[in-house]
Amino acid sequence: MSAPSLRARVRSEMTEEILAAARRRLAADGANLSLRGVARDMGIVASALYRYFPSRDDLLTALITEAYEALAAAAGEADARMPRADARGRWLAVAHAVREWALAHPSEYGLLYGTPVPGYAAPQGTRAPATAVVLLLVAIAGDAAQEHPDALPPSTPLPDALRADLRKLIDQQPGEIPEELLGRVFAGWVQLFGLVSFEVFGRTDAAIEARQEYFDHQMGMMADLAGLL
Amino acid sequence: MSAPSLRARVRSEMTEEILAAARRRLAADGANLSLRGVARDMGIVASALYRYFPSRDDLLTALITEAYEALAAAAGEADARMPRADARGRWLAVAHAVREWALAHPSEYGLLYGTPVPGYAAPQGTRAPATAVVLLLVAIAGDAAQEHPDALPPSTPLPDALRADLRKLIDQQPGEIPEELLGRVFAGWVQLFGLVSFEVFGRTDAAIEARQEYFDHQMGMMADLAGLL
DNA sequence: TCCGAGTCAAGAACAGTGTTCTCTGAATGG
DNA sequence: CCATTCAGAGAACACTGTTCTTGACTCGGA
Repeated sequence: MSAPSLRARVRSEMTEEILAAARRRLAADGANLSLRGVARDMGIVASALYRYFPSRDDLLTALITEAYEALAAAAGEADARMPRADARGRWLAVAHAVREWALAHPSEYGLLYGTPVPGYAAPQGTRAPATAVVLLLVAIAGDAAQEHPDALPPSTPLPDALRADLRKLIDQQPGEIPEELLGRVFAGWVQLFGLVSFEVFGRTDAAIEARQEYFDHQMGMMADLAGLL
Repeated sequence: MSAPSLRARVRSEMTEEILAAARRRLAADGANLSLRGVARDMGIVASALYRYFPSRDDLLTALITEAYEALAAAAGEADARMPRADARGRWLAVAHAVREWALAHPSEYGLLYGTPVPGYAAPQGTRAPATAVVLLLVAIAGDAAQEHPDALPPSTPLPDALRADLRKLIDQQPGEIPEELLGRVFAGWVQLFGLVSFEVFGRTDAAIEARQEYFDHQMGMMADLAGLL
């Protein structure tokens, strides 16, 4: 493998700089970042960007991929910081990490979980990191169930199709989890992103101000539901 | 009160036509509808629209208000179709109505519950219909609690601030509801819009295909949680 | 009946956008 | 050393929201 030529190196550096500028502009202007804007920020003419990204959508795709990875990393690190046996603590830590990352990067979060941008279809590459958080929640619940198998709450049976689909999803990851828990973990996942979306997108009523206190209470409730002690 | 002049009548008709065209274009093109596009659709020049709406944002506001009202109406009618004593049936009917309206009007739903449009702040007028659905859920749970006061599930106490805020919200509406239920109904509300958002925005993993079956199961679970029999 | 006032649509214009194409200058590699 | 490659500049095109001017039309009152 030959050493990367100077041209190749400066090219990858430039790509990195463009992404950084785009991220800054995304934070400032929201989802409608303009190519010309980021070009202006770097003292470059807009058409020059096309040497690095074939279109605005491809730039967005790169940002989305980065954002998925950053979110997954934040969740994973929060989980790793807790003792493995403390399932409830891990669950809440992951929830906190997701919430805090979303509040710190609202535009990126909007790209990931908000209205899809019109002409844009998520390419295959973004799919894997998108499932990281739910897989993490499943793993935590699985660990808890293994530790306290008697704490399993009674559960209405899952519809067959849902069970099959959830199995298909979690089979991407090693680890055992009782099927009775799947629907409950799924509910916790939905609750997590539902709460965060309401908060980030400002769609709760004015009377219900978004506060971490509520978030903790609701996620704790879902932890109970999922049988985490 | 004088009869509306011909000019006033044709003006309101024109306003209605513009909104209709904008709705069609919204359904076709997603959230980035263009004034010039709707103008083109009606054989009109773009600047003429400014006689009726002072800016694109005001047109969007009108669409958003309409959409909130349509969603609230769909939910309310679904509730009214069920016998008042069948709390669980009403709960599921409302959830179904919200889901089906959202799937039938994905762009409008995105306007209401997706990424907020960048420069846009929801005016006061849109706030009231936005709370209609959660008030409906609260009312249903309140009716159930009144009918079967013994069915109240045990509940961890709400944080004070959350309880105060939820009280403030539901005090806009008559009816009694035990405070232990508030957090659970809130969770059901979050679950409802979280599920619908995942489904409409296509953010569930490819392995978990969105199906009504899942939706029913999850919302039934939340109904159990909220003590609806 | 007529006429000033008010209203409407059209059209041009401006600033901004994504994208494509052409051109120049510089780095690259044989 | 020289031909090839490639990064950036600049012009151009089609599109957007918005503003302003201009001419035609309708309305209410004298």
